[in-house]
Amino acid sequence: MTSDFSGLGLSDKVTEAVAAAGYTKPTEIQAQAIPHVLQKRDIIGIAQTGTGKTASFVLPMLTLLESGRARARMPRTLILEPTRELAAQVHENFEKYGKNHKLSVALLIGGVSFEDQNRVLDRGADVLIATPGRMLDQFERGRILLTGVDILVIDEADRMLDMGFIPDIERICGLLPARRQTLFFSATMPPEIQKLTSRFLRDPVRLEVARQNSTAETIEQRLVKVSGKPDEKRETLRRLIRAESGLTNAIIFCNRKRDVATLARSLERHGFSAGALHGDMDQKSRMETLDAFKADRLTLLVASDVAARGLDIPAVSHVFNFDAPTHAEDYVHRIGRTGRAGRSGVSITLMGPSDGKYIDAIQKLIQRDIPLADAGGEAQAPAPSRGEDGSEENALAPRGRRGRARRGRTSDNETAEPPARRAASEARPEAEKPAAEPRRRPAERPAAAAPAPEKERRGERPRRARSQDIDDADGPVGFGPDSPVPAFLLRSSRIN
DNA sequence: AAAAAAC
Repeated sequence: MTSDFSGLGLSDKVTEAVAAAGYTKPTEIQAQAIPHVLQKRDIIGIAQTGTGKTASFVLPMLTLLESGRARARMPRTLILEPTRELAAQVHENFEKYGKNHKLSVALLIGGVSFEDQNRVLDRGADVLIATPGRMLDQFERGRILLTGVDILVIDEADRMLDMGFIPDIERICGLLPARRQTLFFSATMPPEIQKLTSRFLRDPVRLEVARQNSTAETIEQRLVKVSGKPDEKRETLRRLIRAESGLTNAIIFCNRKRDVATLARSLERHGFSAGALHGDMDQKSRMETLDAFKADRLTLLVASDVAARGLDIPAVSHVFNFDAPTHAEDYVHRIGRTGRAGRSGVSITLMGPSDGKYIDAIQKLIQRDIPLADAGGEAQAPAPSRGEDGSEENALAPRGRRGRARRGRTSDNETAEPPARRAASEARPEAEKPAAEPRRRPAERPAAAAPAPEKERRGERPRRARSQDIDDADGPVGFGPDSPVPAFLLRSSRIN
């Protein structure tokens, strides 16, 4: 396999931007896909997020875009993403690796004003990155012509399917020239998706990099039994958070938006640095919360499955499933927010009295048993199988344990280490109801959850740091999902 | 049973 970017046929401008970003070695999907994309072949890429998938299409597209230029309202490439945050993330990739290009990139997503989008479109956008709804809306308003699109990217196709976007995708494909290049990415290939590829791709090259539904070797997984009572569940969660010595930050998934909001408020009341992220929040709050979490101004991100897939937050130490996911694949996606880029990560799933069947399905899917731990976080025994998951017993007894030893480092072939993380304890976003005043953090907070002063935090993460030091020693390897916070997400300065 | 996405 190609061992560095210079052999892939990318242009000098792109290669330089990649080098400037500190990457030397392509990931597997990049090495496989880039030459084919440059040869204008259609691609079916079966790859999970976190494999460096985004760069595998962004880099060759930038190279191909160097010939020709944009005309008003006639984009030359179109990238479709299932969520707004993912679209914003791809946008940031174009800005980062297209810094030597004079390309105009338009981000067409819902929940934000039309004005900025219109201005970019009128000026002439080379690249359109969009969620389907807003793109079609803009099309119907006559703001864009799709007859000039010669590269189409359909990203996260299986998720588009889950979200009911396939009719939109079909419609959009019908609006594009038949003679075009199509790059199609999906983490899985269910029959409906397979069917779609045979309809919309021509003689595609099929690439597959990661085994489907595999959970990263770098993630230590645990189950903790809890009662079904919400307040007891929250109490258990707090204890688990406090017991984790290696916790630098965490994403906590709930199954329902309502519970996301409730839990975030509850954690806050208990003095934790927590924010909420779900799809009923206005887009500004979503961006601000995500931004704060990425920048370490927020330690705990309580989220719905809007954050389960694809979101690229480089250094998440823990994922908690406050609710066991009812779809086994969602488990894989959720815990995939940690253990990224060769780092280690911990995932802890709370198992309520009626969650046994979901846990069974998850264990079957990932083909391993998830060890049972007590409420303090210590591993005990294999998970019980369906039907015998009593809920009450000692799971709720306080134990005040420290976290257990972490797994050793794992090999890394993906990404460079991001800049040092900052610890800060300042205002957090009041995600849901804009308050008049920024809220100040209480001075004292539970040690494990509060972002501690820089020194303490560094001391807290020796294993993670060690693994990264080794990686850094040979220079950054690979090229992956580590992108800084998108400019788009940084636009809002004030946190209400 | 729920989440996501256009106004």
